[in-house]
Amino acid sequence: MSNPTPVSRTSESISREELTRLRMTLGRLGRVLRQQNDDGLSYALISLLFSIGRNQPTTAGELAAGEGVTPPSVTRSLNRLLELGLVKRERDPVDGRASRISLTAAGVAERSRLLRSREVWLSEHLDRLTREELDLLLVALPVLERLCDPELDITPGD
Amino acid sequence: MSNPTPVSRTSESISREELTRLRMTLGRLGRVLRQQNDDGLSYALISLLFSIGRNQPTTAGELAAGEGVTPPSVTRSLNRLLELGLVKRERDPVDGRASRISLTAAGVAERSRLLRSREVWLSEHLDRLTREELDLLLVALPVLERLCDPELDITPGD
DNA sequence: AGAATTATCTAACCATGTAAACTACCTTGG
DNA sequence: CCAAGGTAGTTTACATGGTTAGATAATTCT
Repeated sequence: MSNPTPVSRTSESISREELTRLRMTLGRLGRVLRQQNDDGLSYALISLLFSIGRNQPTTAGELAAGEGVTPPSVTRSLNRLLELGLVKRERDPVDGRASRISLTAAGVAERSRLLRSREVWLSEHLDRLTREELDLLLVALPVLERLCDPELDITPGD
Repeated sequence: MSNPTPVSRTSESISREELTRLRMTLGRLGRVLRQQNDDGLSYALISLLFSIGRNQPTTAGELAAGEGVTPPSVTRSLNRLLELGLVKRERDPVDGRASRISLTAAGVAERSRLLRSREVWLSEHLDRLTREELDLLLVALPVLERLCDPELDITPGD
């Protein structure tokens, strides 16, 4: 190796300082996003609701894998959504252990309502960026997605 | 098409779907980063340790503002770092209410150790990206930083 | 049938955010 | 100069949402 502070293979193009900034920024941004609370539902619940909406009917296990968390975590959140009448859980007719989870009508309504209000929040902050900055974000989006793709061995969850 | 689903001012260039993906991705990436635990210290403690290192000597209030959390949260984390002998707290000679917080020698050592090990973790995952993807990330980094800059009114913390 | 596996839930724990109330100190106006 | 009010920080009590370990029930395998 010929570089002054090589951190690893591809890191010829990324400095130690940039690495640190990346960590800190992504960590903090995540916290800000998870904590800003448009409405009644917390981030975890909203994320789960959307996940169900995208994959319904689905199972607790699939949701856990999709969210990148452990099943007990999903179970609890699911119970909350159940109590709120936003989702329904039915026994799988084929496999008696599993359950089929899907949105209720109220859940569908809540989903679109949230979609709108969440967008409002994010949009407001994206509004502070210039058009160029926004484009940079969009281009980087797939990379960010890849970075946190559970299929890429990142999560110890599975 | 010009813009089928405009969400707000600058959003001519960002679709509703991209907005959602951005939210979800940043939220999840944040969680992954905050939970991966190279070592003994949690994300919050590491972040605080670095913050102190950057600004020392500093005060609890400044740290809270900097971290974008409330003072009680800082107090507790600070106590942990105190117990671990990584930081020290001295009464401010001028203002008896405030305290001056700074790293101990052990704190400084821990800081550089962490810097290295954290980098290793992130680097490993960045290694899965191509050189081009990495460059996209780097270019987008300042934008992400701006997005979560507390000076930009995002945090309700102040 | 009996054993192993699988899907899920329960229970207990931990970390870390919050708001509200309290303490101690500083500052200032009568 | 001292009482009133503001400010820094802590304590307390609570909520959320992650974890692991262990229980339960249904399925699958031999």
